[in-house]
Amino acid sequence: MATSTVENYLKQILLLSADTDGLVSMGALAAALDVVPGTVTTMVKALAADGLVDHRLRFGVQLTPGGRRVALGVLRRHRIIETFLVEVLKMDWTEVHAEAEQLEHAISDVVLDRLDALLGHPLHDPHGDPIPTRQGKLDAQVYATLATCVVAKPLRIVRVTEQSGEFLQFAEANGLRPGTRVRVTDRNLAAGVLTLKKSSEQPVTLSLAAAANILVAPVR
Amino acid sequence: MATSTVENYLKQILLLSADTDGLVSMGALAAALDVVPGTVTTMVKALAADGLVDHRLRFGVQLTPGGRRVALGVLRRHRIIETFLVEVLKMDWTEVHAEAEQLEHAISDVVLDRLDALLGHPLHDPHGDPIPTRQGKLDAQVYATLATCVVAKPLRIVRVTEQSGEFLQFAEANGLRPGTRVRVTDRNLAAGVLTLKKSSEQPVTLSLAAAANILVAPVR
DNA sequence: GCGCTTATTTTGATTAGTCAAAATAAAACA
DNA sequence: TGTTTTATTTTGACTAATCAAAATAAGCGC
Repeated sequence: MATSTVENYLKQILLLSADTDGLVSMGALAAALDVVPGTVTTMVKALAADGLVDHRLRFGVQLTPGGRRVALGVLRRHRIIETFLVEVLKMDWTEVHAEAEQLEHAISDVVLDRLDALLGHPLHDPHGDPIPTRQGKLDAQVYATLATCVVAKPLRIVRVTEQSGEFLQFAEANGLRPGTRVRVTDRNLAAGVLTLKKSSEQPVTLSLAAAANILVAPVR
Repeated sequence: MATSTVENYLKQILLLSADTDGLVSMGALAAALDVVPGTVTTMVKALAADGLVDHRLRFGVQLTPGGRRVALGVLRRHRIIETFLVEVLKMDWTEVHAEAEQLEHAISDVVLDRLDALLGHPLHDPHGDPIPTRQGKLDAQVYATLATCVVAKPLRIVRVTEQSGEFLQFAEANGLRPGTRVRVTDRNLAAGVLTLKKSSEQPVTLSLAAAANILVAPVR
């Protein structure tokens, strides 16, 4: 059985490889896990010896099919737990990430399946992140972000990536949660800011960097 | 913050000191934690250095007020989680102990309080074990056991100590759960067995050793 | 009270995970 | 291309938790 440290490494490699589309650098992994790079090198070697990752010395790391299976399991646990905390225990969607981070390593498959059933087999967690299936399938649908979408068209927020408390509290304070309808009224690449409007409320201005964390879909 | 190993040592010292009424021996602790005695000695010294226990060299160990506070917190988490697993997730009371053993170290106070409220602030877990209050008060009521109670009088099972799956499954198979009404029809000290009857069902025979794990109260 | 049994403690090693700091390789610059 | 910057790896050390096996202390028997 993988230790929770191993689970965290694998989960983080999975999450980071979604961005970089391939190899994950030691530096990125070290930053994400909040350890020094030397620690990551050591650990990644051990993971490679266990057949969980593929280590290209000096270039980066990527999951093997086995490692990916473990990582998807952790992600599934994390996201189902977050959904439970919000839907059943009525916790705030901005604060459940840290809780799930702990519980994801302690919950058994039996309990997880019960939670999943209690929640009606949800497809997304409260941030809009897709929940891997028990079989390890992860919805890979690509969305536009508020930084890249078309201007003026009505949109629906489908997902808020970036789990930091500060960012989520900012999003919540401005009503930018999954499901919200918005419209980008103005976008200025040079200034790096954009303005958007929720139906009949005052406009919100945010940086492109922040906007890139908010995924949107055209309103059907 | 105490590691989960430390939490387990303290919890186990608390549970064992209920039996021995005072000092807990290294051997008993080693057996309960499934480690060799030398490990316990080493660990207990560290706990003593942290002010969590009082170590009488060569005699035994007992909790300090600080250690007791930590241990009661763990016990509270454990028992609320067990109650949740049975009451909300509808799991079997015979299988929740091992689950709670993991989750008790991962759950935060915020989540625990939500669970407690959801469950209506229960006073006992599914085995009848009392749940410590948030303030660290533990109901210390003493009950008779099936091995020590009066014969023939109608009784109610209030608690099943002993958390092993085998024992609990035996109890469940014979309908001996908290709340069940029973009457000891015959007890033979020499043979070490006793017979009891649930209202209008066939009699059950069990050893005195087994019977000592089932606590009863007179029917009001 | 002397030896035997049993519990406890000590000692020396091991594993997982980590850091600090030195060494090395790759990339970027000029 | 040669030098500097940056990322990665290596090395040596440390902490928490554990075990095996040797040393020691208590308690018990007679």
